[in-house]
Amino acid sequence: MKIKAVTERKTRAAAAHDKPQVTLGMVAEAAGVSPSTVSRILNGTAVVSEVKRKAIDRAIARLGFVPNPIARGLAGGRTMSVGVITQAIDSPFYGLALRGIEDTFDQAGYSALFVSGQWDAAEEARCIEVLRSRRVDGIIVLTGRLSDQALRNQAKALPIVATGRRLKAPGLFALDFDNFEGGRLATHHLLALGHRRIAFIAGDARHPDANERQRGYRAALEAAGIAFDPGLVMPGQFNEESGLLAVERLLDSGVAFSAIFAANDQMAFGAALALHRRSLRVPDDVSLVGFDDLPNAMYALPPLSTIHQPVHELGRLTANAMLQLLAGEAPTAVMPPPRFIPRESSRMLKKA
Amino acid sequence: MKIKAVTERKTRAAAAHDKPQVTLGMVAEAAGVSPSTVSRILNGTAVVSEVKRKAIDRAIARLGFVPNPIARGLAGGRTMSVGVITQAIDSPFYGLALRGIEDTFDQAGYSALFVSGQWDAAEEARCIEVLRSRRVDGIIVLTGRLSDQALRNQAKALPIVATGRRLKAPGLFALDFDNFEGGRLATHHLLALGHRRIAFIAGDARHPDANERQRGYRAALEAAGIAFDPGLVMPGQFNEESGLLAVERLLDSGVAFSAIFAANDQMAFGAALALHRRSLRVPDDVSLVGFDDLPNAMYALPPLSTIHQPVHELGRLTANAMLQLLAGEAPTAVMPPPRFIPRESSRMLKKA
DNA sequence: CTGAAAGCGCTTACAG
DNA sequence: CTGAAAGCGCTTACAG
Repeated sequence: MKIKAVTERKTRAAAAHDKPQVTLGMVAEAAGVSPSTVSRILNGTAVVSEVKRKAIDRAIARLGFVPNPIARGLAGGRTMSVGVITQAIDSPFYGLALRGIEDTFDQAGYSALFVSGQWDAAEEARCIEVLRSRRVDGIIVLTGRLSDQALRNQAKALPIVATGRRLKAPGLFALDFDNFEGGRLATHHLLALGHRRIAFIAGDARHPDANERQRGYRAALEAAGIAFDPGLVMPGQFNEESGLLAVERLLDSGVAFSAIFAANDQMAFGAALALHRRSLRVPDDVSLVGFDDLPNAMYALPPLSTIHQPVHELGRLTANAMLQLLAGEAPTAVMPPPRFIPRESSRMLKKA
Repeated sequence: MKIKAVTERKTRAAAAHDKPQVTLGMVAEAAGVSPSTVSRILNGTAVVSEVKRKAIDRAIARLGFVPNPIARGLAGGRTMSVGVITQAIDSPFYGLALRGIEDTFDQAGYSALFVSGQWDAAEEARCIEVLRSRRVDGIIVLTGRLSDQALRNQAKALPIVATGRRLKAPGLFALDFDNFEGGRLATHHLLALGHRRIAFIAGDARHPDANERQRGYRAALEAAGIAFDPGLVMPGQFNEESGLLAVERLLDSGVAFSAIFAANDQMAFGAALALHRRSLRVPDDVSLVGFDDLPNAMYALPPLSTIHQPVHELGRLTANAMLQLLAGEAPTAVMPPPRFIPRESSRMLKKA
């Protein structure tokens, strides 16, 4: 009787739509069972007799019922959505990761809520507030500036998956790329080509990745028995402009170098332009190596030798880890190791 | 009494969080008014006496109350979220638009739900289903392959803002960039530099923008009294690879040309690489012009002359138009006209 | 295995 | 101007 009443009037929300809203109650009525039972088979919460299950499945198919995530969220506390804090939604680097996350969640019936933290701890904290007010079931934090402690705290409240840090805590899973090894590999490649004077354009010093890559650079040098020369290191901010500026300063300083290792591709692109402006050719006059392997690195002029980061896979791995956390399982994913991709921007040092 | 009961126990959702959930009911109790009244001042639905309003404001501040958008969505039909169908969340072109949308909504207390339509009508239709099942208040469609009719239909159900088409219907607002004029401008620029044999790398033929740009190319040629030569036109798919292939085919075909206009920057980058491989220099041997002005166009080698599209502004405009639609107002935004950005990839034709 | 009932946190006619 | 009540579409103890 009550159900009947619901059936016969359009809900306010439905009034604005073309097809009237099909509710769980309508499915229950059509299948001749109680709403509780429908809910239970939907959620796999309980075993239900074969007969009822079939009747319900049929009713769902016939009515084209789709559970309302909003109601589900209110009643059950699960919204089937997870927040993703990306530092910049237009990031050329993280783009593919977002794609991997979206794909993975999509298949699992989850939705991703992307927000931009702007590389600012306060802004990221605000993002978390927004996401939590939207009752996301978990949060993925792609690097950023939040302290490990802040993440640990959040993890007490809801599952967190983070990238770009090494961290372990209850309800928290972190995935980290071996930036040290990447930096070492890139430098080693240049060394193997005979280069001895290798300039390094560093990334943002507040960024752990940047420091790791620099450590890798120094380790490779050391392993080759080459003294570290601070004059060959220029600070950068991970963007094109800073790469360009770094090379200009390098050139103006008069230090000799035959190769440049930029801590990311964007800075390498800027570096390439600066060299071009000074009529230095890559790789004839200067070898250039980047880091990240952005989608357009292979279309740079010349195509950029770089360290490949499996960003798309990173996205899938983080999303899957979140799904595991949500299911009460312990994620075990590990990032694939860095790979060096030789292209045309680096070549054997010419004998003087 | 009833409220008291609610106050004294943690909700299930809150149980999982650190801070217990502050509800509207608690605010009402603290302020000594009914929940209805709190709701009303929150929504500006009714005029409330100064005394009560103050008491409520104080209670909200003191308790740190934040309305639950989920409950709001269920009860009121408004979720304060709008869906954004971007064809690829990692698109280098739309990235900045997403940013503009996010910023605008953020300030207005709305959240954007980004989903990728993958340039596939069926997939886009699925996106709309997902978004509507999440009860978004409106949907922004960044170009895509959905038919105008499909959008018109959706607009009967909820506000739609679309880009990349010229379209008018109740509940629907469309914003379109003047691609024809852009194509004309780019070609005109090359013509003004003395080029007569201008190759054109077309975009995906199913993409309206692509056709408009090509129309602009032909119109400029015609205005200059130059016969259209089909042998100078190569098909492309708006990605780097297709630009590279197009130039190879052009070169292999043996047609003479001194300049190339690529229908977007990504194809221009591919074209530049193809020319490089054939030892043709830009702009010395061939002038090259793109379209879009991607963030990295200015860091291409050489920096790419192109048509600027104000993508970030496009994002803000669409978001604002949606906000207006939601408020029952009629949006009036118009896209800024195309601007040509001369950089170093194009130059005066050298006399033979 | 399955229902009836209460509840999630809000909003909104309905009555003053 | 303001409350009490019903309702949004689900879920989940609580009882069989």
